[in-house]
Amino acid sequence: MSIDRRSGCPINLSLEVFGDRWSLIILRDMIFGGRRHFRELLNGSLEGIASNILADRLKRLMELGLLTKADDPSHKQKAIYSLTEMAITLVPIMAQLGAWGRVWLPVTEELSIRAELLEKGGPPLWEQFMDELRHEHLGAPSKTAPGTPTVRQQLRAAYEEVVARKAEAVTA
Amino acid sequence: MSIDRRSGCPINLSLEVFGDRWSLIILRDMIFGGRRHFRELLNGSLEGIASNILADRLKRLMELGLLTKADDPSHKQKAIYSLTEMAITLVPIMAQLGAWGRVWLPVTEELSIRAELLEKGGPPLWEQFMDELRHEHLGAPSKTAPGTPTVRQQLRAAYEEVVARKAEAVTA
DNA sequence: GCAACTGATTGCAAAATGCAATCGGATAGG
DNA sequence: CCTATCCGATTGCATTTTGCAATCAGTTGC
Repeated sequence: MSIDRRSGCPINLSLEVFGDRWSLIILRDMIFGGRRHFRELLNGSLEGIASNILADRLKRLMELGLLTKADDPSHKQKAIYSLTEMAITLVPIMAQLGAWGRVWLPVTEELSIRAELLEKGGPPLWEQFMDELRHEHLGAPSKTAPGTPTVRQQLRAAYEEVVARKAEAVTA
Repeated sequence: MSIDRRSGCPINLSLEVFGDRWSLIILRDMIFGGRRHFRELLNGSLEGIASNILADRLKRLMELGLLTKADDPSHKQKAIYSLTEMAITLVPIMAQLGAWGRVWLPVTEELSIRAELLEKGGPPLWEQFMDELRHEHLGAPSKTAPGTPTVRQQLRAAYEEVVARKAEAVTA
């Protein structure tokens, strides 16, 4: 279940980590959607991942060092998945991927607004977002001044604004 | 052979384009290795792609608009594959992917020196590289001042320097 | 006690992958 | 010419991966 190491090329090795159709989707939902539980990932996924694939990928991502698993104190069967630093530093890749897809592929407006915001914010915004993720997932001290909205809140607000505007356009 | 469109999310759509183990490898060899012919891609690949997979992916990448094919005037059977603007704008993604892999994965020094150079050069270097690719593949006018080494030459020189140094370390 | 929910696992069919052999046409050397 | 080599693929076939549906045993709330 570890990587093949077809070559020592960094692009190849990166591809061996998430060169499949689901690994990055799961990480996307954890990073941007804030999902931490198996069911959240299973039911919340727009793309409809199957439970066995999800289980397999979570296991694989743990073995590769991108995720850790811990018991949820509120429920003896619940597991909480956390991003590691290795996964948190994927934010710039996600941002570039989103920016590229937004230009060249048939994205929907409400789903691409977040990519747009992340692109406009550039590396400083990515850094802030990564700090928030470190706080959330690794227990690191938060560097952002209290009172300022989190990046995820900003992304969510932008998304909901588009959805509301589109709904209004329909009913108007 | 087109993409599924499981959702309109830009990250998902990008993943449907090159969320497999070979598409990005082929594009990497074309972008960084300057390969344009079937055989070059087949034999030059470090990872050892099979000919049927290569043929399949080239066809797919053409259908998706990332590559074009033209006859080679020097040989009636040879085909020259060219990158489109869509593929050329993958350079920042490749750079980020390489930078991430270099940090977190067991890369070899000689193969990661290019990623390091590309990371250090940042967006300005990426832009210069994309301009060179546009010149090479799309016939666009070259913007770089004559006499300055091309980015690919710089990458190649850095690679060969590492190889030479390592060879010396062995024989010394 | 029982229905709903937790993170998974199993069986199975379909699709993708990887390998080896091969194709018909084009070219280069003698 | 003739033959060896190279050209971009294609085919057949065994293996692996994928995706779906059903199911699991333990936990919780009522």
